Amino acid sequence: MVQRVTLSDVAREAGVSLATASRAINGSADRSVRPELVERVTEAAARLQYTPDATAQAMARGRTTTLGLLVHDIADPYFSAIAAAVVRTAEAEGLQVSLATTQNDPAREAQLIDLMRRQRARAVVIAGGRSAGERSDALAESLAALGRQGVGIAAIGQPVPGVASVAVDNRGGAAALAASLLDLGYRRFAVLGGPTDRVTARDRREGFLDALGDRGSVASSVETAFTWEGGHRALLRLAQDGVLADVDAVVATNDVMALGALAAARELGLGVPQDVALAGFGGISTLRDVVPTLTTVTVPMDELGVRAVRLALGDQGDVVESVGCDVVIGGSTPDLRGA
Amino acid sequence: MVQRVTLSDVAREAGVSLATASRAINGSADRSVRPELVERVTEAAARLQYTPDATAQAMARGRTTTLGLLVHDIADPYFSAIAAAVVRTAEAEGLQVSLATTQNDPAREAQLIDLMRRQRARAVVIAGGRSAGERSDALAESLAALGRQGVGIAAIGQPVPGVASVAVDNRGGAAALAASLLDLGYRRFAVLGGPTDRVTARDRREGFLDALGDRGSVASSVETAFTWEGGHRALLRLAQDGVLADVDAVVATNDVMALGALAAARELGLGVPQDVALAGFGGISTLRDVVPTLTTVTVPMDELGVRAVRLALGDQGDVVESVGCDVVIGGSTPDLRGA
DNA sequence: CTGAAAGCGCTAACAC
DNA sequence: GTGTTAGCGCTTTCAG
Repeated sequence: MVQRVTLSDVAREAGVSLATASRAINGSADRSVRPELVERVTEAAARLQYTPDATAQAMARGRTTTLGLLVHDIADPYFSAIAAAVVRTAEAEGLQVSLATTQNDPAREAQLIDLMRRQRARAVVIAGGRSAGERSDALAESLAALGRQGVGIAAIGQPVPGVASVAVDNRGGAAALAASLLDLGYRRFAVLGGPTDRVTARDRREGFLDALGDRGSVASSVETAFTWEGGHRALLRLAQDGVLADVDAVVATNDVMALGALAAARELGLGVPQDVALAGFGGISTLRDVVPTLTTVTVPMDELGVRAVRLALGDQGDVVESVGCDVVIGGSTPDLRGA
Repeated sequence: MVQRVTLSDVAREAGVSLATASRAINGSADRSVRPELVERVTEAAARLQYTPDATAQAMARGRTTTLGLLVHDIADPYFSAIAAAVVRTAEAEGLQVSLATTQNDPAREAQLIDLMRRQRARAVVIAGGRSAGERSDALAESLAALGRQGVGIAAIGQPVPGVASVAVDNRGGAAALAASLLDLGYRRFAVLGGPTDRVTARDRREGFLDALGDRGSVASSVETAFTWEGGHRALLRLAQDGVLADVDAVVATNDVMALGALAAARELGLGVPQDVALAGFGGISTLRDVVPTLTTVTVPMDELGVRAVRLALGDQGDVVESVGCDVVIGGSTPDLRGA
């Protein structure tokens, strides 16, 4: 039933040696094969429905054509957008993508890195932020072991020490958002800051606050879960504390939090933007269908994926590329100056 | 620099034979090893930071621990939800997921199946609908070759001939939707039917129409692209043709089309549901943030993924499991009977 | 319970 | 240009 056809079968069928068959089929670099023989081998292969065994090739060549991709959660639109870019780019390089999800668990992350090492992945791309004070010794060690093996590694989102990274300019984006909102006439803000220990959230929060300077003020900056529910709860709390009445705009450190806040505002009978303006961060594509359109800072997910693959496949070194973000003003933060 | 540690190194370090080291580390089924030696080997492995080479194991054992997953587009929320379930389930079975995207190209699909065969994948899950009249000879042949090799295969969405499948009951769901809308008092419908040759779209359209019977009528059933733009354009056209005024509700054969239609209605200054009611199909999670909440038929993406993996890993046979869909009534189709 | 040795399917020196 | 052959790192009979 499981009658595998091997290269020797093809060689025999074509009446050539194993080596010739191998060269004919994959076109080895140095040695070349007479066209006539190539044809004979190709035909024999087709006749027998031969498929090269990638595991055997990997073994003989000492390297695979697998690129490992680690994300927190592939169902998250941020990661799935990145994954799409990674898959596309990897395929263009003739690589297969081995996908694993870390569930935002640092221990698991290290474990999966080890798994990639076992698989002899050609390169590995790690997406997704980590916590600031996180004990990442295990991760660092796994990464080091991986790198020592000659595996290309790239991190997406926030730089990982010692690893080529393509970082999102969260600070810059947040600063640009602050500037835009100030320009539109907003002065008093509430910030849904996300988890305090999360680098991405922190950068966005601080970037916003710093850029505000003395041109604006922050009535409240609350710690929240980095989720829809986090944003939802936070807004309810702000309303309950009476802070909301005193605020021009609520700024969330990511889009899904902003959407949660939007839902909460609606539940409270508050209009967005009439009663409170709202901005997010991330630029996930599904925002398209939300009304009012959400003011946000777009992160170029596609570019992150593409560049990470290139980085992982290139000369390693401790590069940190940075990609910029763009402010997109939507209906959720109308121009106050006209009023 | 790339000094790989092999099992022989470990064996030497532990002072045992290669065979014993192998048995000690992976705990081979039949033969067992004296605990003391196991410990010595384990320690040696740890000391040398030994990692088994998965490609070599695959080669020696004749099988990999890879599960191939084929989707049209991993950035699509439908597929990313399925992928999340597949990855989770596969990991629980100790399998790695090799992800590839077909870009909705049948030729590419066959090609990727061949690739999975080369990779000696243990099992393959194919998600995503195909066209009805599609020349799928290449696909069928590739699948057959794969199956002959003993690789478990499962298809998600619509059954593939000769392949274990977990199908979505699109007809039933559409019929249930029709019944619900009729109950709510809707009578005249416009259907955004999707591409006529696409099985999924066709089943939903026909299921809806059949269930309507003589209790309702269809003013218009238009062919559209299965995308946001498709829904958008279709609604504009309906409005232009004056059909919309004559219709109680617009029913789209998938959610993103419904969202496109929603956007188009807004552009035309039409209120949903005041001026026209709207329903979709699919139940993608990002609908949560759309106002009004969209009436839709939810497809259990997670269950699809989980069951497909089980199917692919189980006894093959020509099984077709079917998963049901649930109608969820939202604000986009209010109860007309009160009015 | 342990070891020696024969492969798994392919590539890459190395000869001819 | 083509063929021979020695591995790649591991598992697994088969002897002991």
